[in-house]
Amino acid sequence: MRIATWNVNSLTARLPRVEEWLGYARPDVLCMQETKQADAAFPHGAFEALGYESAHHGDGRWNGVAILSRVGLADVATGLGSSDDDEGTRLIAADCGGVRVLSAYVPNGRALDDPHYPAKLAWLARLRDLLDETTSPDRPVAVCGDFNVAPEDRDVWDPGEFAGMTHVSPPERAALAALESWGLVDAFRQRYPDDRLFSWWDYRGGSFHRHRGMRIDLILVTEVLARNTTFALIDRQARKGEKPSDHTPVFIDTTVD
DNA sequence: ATGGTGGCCCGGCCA
Repeated sequence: MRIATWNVNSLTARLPRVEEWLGYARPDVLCMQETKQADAAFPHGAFEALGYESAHHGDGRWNGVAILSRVGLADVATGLGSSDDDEGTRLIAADCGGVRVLSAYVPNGRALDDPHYPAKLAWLARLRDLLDETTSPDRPVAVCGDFNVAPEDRDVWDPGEFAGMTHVSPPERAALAALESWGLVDAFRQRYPDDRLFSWWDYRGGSFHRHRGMRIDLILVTEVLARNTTFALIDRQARKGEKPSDHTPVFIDTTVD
């Protein structure tokens, strides 16, 4: 089972690239973030034509998350399940081929002294609570998405340039580690302990070609999936060419016992 | 230190 995640930075702008990628990568499940669409605008038909069921949670201009699946799509749930954090359309979950799949778009945080920064930490803490309330680390669970946190210094091109900035601060990394301590493994990092590969590059300043990126798009899986993971890839190809997203897809191949 | 680019939608906001 191939499970993928991709922050598409507007599905309206990116649909041709997403269709192209589905055509050659053929994931069984694709989690998308930042569709920037309302539910009524989501192109279910375009994905159905490629063999995918789809579920979307978005309210228009900002954020928006989706799950595509060609191995079943059931028990869809949206939001964090708490009144203060449901706004923002940043989470959707579904059962796909025996796996509880979550597509998450973690708040950016903006800056360490911005009110959005503690909100980001709270969002991550709330996500862990949601896992506790809705599933178990003994089951096949894949939490996929744009976490807006680089887990370690090797996940950024130059840690020195990030001093005092978001995505690398100790509280953010601690919040991510607390989420993982629920019973999740960073599937790409487990398979490639030493690789310094990135999933996002700023559009500005030729960052992609200068290898100035970060690995912030993650697939976090429970042990029953981690032990069966046979392959993991960050597909840099999708960051090239015409009208790319600033993120590129990440996927793993695993099986459900 | 600033601004660089791209998406929203058409003046800033957000990343």
